[in-house]
Amino acid sequence: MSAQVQLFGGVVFSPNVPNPENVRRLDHGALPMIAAMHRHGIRLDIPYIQALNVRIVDLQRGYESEARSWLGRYQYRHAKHGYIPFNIGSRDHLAQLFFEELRIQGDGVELKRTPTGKREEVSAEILEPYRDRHPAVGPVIEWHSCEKLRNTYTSVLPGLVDSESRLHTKFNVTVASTGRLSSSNPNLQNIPIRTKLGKEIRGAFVCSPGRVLVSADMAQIEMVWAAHRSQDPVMLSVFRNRQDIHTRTTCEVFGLDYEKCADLTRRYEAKQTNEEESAAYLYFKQFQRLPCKTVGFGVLYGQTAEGLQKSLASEGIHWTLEQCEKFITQDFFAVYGGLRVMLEDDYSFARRYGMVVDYFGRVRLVPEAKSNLKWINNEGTRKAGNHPEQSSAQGGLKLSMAELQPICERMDVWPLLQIHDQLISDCPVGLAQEFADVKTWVMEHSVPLSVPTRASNDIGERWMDL
DNA sequence: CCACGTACACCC
DNA sequence: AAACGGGTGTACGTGG
Repeated sequence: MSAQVQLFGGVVFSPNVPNPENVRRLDHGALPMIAAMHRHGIRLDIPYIQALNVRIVDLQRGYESEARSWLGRYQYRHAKHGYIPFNIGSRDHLAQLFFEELRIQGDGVELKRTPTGKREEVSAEILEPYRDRHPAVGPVIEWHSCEKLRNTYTSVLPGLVDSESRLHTKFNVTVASTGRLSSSNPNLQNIPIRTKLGKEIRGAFVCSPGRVLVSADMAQIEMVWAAHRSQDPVMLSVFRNRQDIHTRTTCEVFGLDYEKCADLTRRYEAKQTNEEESAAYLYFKQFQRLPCKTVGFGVLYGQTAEGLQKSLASEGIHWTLEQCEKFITQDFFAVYGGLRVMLEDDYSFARRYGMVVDYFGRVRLVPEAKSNLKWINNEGTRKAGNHPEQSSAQGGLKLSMAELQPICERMDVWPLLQIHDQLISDCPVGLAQEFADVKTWVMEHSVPLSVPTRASNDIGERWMDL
């Protein structure tokens, strides 16, 4: 049995064993800040988001007329109602148009069916490779991407604000089985960031007059927890030396020198590399670091060779199933042998007991892991493999929230959002730097682990700038 | 008209 | 109860 651990507030407990008292204390400790987040709400710049909405509508008009200009008098053949007008928003219509009428897939190509097998899949991911096969494909993809941003964000959020233009999301504390918070009405944990246009939506979330937004987020927190729980020597060394874990993985796998790679990366990003060095860097980044990063990201989710192949394909790297299989089992886990042992231990614990436990003692039931049907069993072990890291990471942030709330009250800081590894607050301008430093310090020191946990902070007037 | 299942897309 | 863990919300299509 492992030794006892003392937490920030003087609480002592034994890690990794079921401990409902500890979980209750953790969950309840975060409630005052959650309540404050609900009360304050985040301010929305209404004219800004309305202008963005108009821009998106205009873009969509362009995409739709462009698409239709290539489709002649095409109409959808409905099983009951005969020919009806083509609806660019209907997946059924798109499937019939592209794969039955235009046959953009060519001959002898196996198309992927939806899970229920009703029709062919027409997601952006599926359609993407067919951009060159018909001029309507591109505009349709773009139209749908705009449709998502408009329907979910730019046209909806302005209608949900209070008299002071503030949005009060609801943080649900009993929904996620890992103990994470979830956010609804509206969900402010899924505001776009990945695409250029999507990220502009974050520009609509602003500080209050005379104040600024302060954000702090944990670096690679689930990997840090994996390092702590597994005691894998390479992982420990990565975080103790403040290295980038994906770059380190790459160096271990391909036999490169870490400092040279880190230096090359720094100089490339500062535009200080010559042509030859730039080419070397881009090769390193695309063909060596990217696969390592993808595996590193997927491994805690129980990613299979098929999953890796699909992820890499979306990045333009086409590997065979055998290559993916070998990369995970031999290359990656040759570096992180201790991580493999930890995951296998978690799997066998789940198979034996039908449950899994995080660092703080939060239990998740995974009865599927006791099944004799292989694919059901795999479902269970995947959940079991991910739970300790996700749940422990979440628990650590809840401790930070408990510690920070009294500080926020003393400094007149308004907590606004929690996004799993990140806290955003609204802070008086004069206190911003001091508060940002305190916030970061608390997040880094809430839980004593074998490796330092790193948090970084940002100060800005708009969420987009954080 | 409404409730629901489905497919899809956004986040960490 | 598929193939990558955890979430929320939307439009479409169908059936009561």
